Amino acid sequence: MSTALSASAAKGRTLNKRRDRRDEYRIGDIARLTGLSADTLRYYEQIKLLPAVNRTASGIRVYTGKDISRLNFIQRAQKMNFSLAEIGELLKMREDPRRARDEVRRLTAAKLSEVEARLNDLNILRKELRLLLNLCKASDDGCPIIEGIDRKVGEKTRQRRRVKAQR
Amino acid sequence: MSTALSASAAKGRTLNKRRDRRDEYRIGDIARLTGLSADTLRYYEQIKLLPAVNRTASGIRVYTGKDISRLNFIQRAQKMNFSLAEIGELLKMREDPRRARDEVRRLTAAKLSEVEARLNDLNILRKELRLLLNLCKASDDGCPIIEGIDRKVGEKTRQRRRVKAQR
DNA sequence: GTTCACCCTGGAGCCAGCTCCAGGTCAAGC
DNA sequence: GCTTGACCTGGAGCTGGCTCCAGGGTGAAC
Repeated sequence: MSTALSASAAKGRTLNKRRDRRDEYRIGDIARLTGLSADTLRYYEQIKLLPAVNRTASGIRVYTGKDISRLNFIQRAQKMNFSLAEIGELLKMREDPRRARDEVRRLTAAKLSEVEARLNDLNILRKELRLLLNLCKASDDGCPIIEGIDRKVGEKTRQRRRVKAQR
Repeated sequence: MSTALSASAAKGRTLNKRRDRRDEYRIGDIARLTGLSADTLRYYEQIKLLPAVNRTASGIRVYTGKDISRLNFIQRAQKMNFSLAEIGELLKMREDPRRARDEVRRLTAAKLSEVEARLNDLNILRKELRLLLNLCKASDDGCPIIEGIDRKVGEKTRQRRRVKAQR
């Protein structure tokens, strides 16, 4: 990552002028612009997440601004926990949003409930971990954390629980 | 899963009396008791998560209550987001908790911050997904969700945002 | 005409945590 | 003695999302 950055800094925008002006980029340029590796870009094409990228006569991939826009979309959707398969769906819909609204909404709503379920689990988990850590600070024999996992966090430990506000 | 349940219901506790009274179980019994598959149990042994299980003269695994206790520990720790590798560590410490307290605490604290970081991400994500869905209900052309992902949720959509309380 | 960075392909490998399979053994009941 | 079901082993396969590699082509600069 820092390698990628310093490489691009050192060699500068070798996005050569011709390609640069014509809104044409080679895979290395795109890698630098998006932070994705060239391997990943070829992989995305291979799994059809990107439509077949244009090629020069000699077979070198030539990306355009449109591809960059798709890639940015992919990266954002990925941050939103969409899988590549789901992103594929979203990209198709992106080509024709009007027709696809309900479907997009469904996907998004499903993703939202997934996220909420996960949040729920993690909140419970956090509470348990905090409890265990607090017990640990207060106890001076045995290991309340191990015991806590053994007996499912507060089954017997409960009465000693008023120990350090639980933040 | 329902198969496993109905199978155990149908054939009953064929945990035969001998083994039953002696606190000895075969792999199928343990599978029924823990909900783990026999394959998984063998796998845990193979990766040394369980110490080598006792065998009959003919090579059949014979589990004891101690193994069940370990497996319960594993399942609980797994629910607490510990990886099998981490659980391996915890199990070692469980054998000698006094000596291991600091290490256990370290592991737990690390796990807690992992969980908190993840919670943070997911909270942001939830906010964005909710915003997108609300926009979607309010708009009647285009697809605000797609556009939202395109422009990183609320970069331009912000002024139309007073749309249905955001719960 | 050689060097060099960059690009190409197909295919293997990696991570975790299983899951499945073929081919064989064991033990209890009829 | 035969059937049946549970068990054994080693090893392959799966999911998702890459990552790496060998072996070879391209094209601009010196």
